[in-house]
Amino acid sequence: MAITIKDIAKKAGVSISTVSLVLNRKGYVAPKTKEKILSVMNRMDYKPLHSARKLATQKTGNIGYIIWEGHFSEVEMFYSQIFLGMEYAARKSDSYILLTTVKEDFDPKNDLPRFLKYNDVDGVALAGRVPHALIEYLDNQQLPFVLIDYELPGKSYNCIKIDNYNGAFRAVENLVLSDKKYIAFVGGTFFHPSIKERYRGYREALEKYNLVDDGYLKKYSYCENIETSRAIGENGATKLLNRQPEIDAIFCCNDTTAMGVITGIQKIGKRIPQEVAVIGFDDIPPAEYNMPKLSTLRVPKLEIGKQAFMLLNELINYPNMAPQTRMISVDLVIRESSHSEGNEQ
Amino acid sequence: MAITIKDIAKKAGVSISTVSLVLNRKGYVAPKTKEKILSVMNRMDYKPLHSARKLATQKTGNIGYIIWEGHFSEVEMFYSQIFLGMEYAARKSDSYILLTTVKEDFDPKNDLPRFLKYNDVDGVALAGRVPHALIEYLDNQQLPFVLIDYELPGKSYNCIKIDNYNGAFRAVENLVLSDKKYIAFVGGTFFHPSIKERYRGYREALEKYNLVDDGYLKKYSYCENIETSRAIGENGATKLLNRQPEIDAIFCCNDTTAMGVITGIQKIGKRIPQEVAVIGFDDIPPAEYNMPKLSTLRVPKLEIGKQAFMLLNELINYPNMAPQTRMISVDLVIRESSHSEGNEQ
DNA sequence: TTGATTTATCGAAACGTTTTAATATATTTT
DNA sequence: AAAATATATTAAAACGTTTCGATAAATCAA
Repeated sequence: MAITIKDIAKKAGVSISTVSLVLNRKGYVAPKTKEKILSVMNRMDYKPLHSARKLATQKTGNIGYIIWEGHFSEVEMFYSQIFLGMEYAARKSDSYILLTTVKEDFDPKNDLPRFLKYNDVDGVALAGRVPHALIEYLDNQQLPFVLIDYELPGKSYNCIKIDNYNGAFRAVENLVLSDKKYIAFVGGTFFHPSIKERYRGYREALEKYNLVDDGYLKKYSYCENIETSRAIGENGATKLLNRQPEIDAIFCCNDTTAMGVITGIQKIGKRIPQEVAVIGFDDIPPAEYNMPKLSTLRVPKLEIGKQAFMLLNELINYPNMAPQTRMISVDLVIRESSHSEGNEQ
Repeated sequence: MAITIKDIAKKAGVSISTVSLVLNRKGYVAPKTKEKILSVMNRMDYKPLHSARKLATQKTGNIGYIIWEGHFSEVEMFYSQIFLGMEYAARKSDSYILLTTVKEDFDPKNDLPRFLKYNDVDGVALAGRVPHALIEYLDNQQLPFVLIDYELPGKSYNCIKIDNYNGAFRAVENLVLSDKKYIAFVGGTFFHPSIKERYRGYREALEKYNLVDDGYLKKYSYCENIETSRAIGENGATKLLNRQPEIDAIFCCNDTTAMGVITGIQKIGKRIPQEVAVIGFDDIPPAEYNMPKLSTLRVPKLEIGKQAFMLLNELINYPNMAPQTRMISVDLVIRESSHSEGNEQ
């Protein structure tokens, strides 16, 4: 049987309570005693038993992380990275992240993640597009939760948002200032609010420089409502460039799409970036290894995970906090796909 | 405060023990009593408290899943899928999967995953290439563990293996039977035993049909010891095809590499599969959406996760079981990249 | 000096289960 | 009909912590 708090107490010649106080950095305990206890703990390699602590404190020490099943495995590694950020943050804290997925046709009656069903988490992070019924359920249950990169119009929930608008604006502005005249947009589904925002940033940057005339947006935008963004990119680039050969830059709704776009351009035989410049969004790992290396907006995914975790912890400790939104800003990373002398900035 | 077993006992007019027996499907309980208790539980929406159960049973109800950090986020979604398979299996059981990563330069003294440090798991699954020091540590701790898609020469640990050899053999045999004469291999690092096995399958299939003459393997193999397999693929295809234009098929060590290979071939301007056929390995999700759709060997990743979980559960319940290896077989999936009439088989 | 306050320690209850051993009743075997 | 066995229920101990309230000693204010 493993070492318990009792053993430590006996060995250190103090009561269990005192050991517990030291363990939890609470109350008054004389420096000498404290030191003694710590040294004994160390020597005996004492590991407090999770379940016993949790039983006494009535907390679980777990945080749930829920994403849509498709997001987990199909297309993006985006949400896995966010998970990793949370996990890194959790390592320093006293909790574990329980990752689970939900299906599109989620029904709270039958499909409730097990950790919700059995109250095994103190709070939940929801990333990306997620069933509204689930959000409502959590709201009703009064369980602390944060939305990551998602929002519900008209509702004020705790969220971690990405500054999609400004990122897109900056990218397109950069293209304009590099003397690009016909800047296209290739994007996926507009179900997702983030994509909408990126499109808005694209549009408003063009407006700022008076580039949009009648029909511009129709002519130079390509959107398709499917989930496999690489294919969207390849289709989009092909169709747009065949129809409007004057296009000299393409801003893409995300990196996966951008990588498809690049393939499309290459197949047509135009040079990147000299003839057509490409900028993506997200900075997923392959972006850097793509050929040419992809210019993009770096979304600090690990940081987002960390912020989500920290916000959640606050919510757990101060349940009456007013809902807050944290905006995470993004950096324009210039690589080979948009500028000949691809120097990072 | 939530409903406890006490409340159920009182309401049902029985003792706590009886309720517990029903909860755990143990001992003798009269059908009537049982039914009564179950109905009360149901009516009151009783949820047994994890920490209390775990304290009493001295188990954690958690299973750790450890992968190398690079594998998690950089290149492959392979290991995430396996995780998902474990998570699905865990849903039906009474445990949670705790996912964490370790770094290449792992040192058991400092970098021990928190759930190992604090004994918060009953068992561990290790996927892919993983620090040997970690494996040794687990072995010493007598903590049940399973290796997934990895092995240590000379050691007999519990593992879930993929039938890499036969898969590769079958793929290459299929190419031979489709009248391909010059079948190349493009692969990544040989650090990983699975890649070695795939190469062996490639070689032996060629030998079976007496295709290998002097220098064949040197001439037609391309391996590079880096981790970004897409780039390996593109480089490999380019170099091989320029040097040996007679190549009419390429078997790749995995799908990511294969997708790079396809890009490389396309840039050279050869037609797939008419001039060069391509087969990958793994069947990662993008394989199906690639253009052309990628022929590959389907590795049942969810199934692997499930098997790992189940084996682990057995090990936990019967600690003295002899180590066993479970071989998971793979299916050849023919899509567009290898045969003109891409019909699945 | 006395009384109030701060510092330090501890005993004991509480957290919600499982499990062991005891007891009681019903059924089967002799 | 007695003995043995199977069925059904329970009280109480145990699991390893945290925390409340009590107590004691040390320090401070008057």
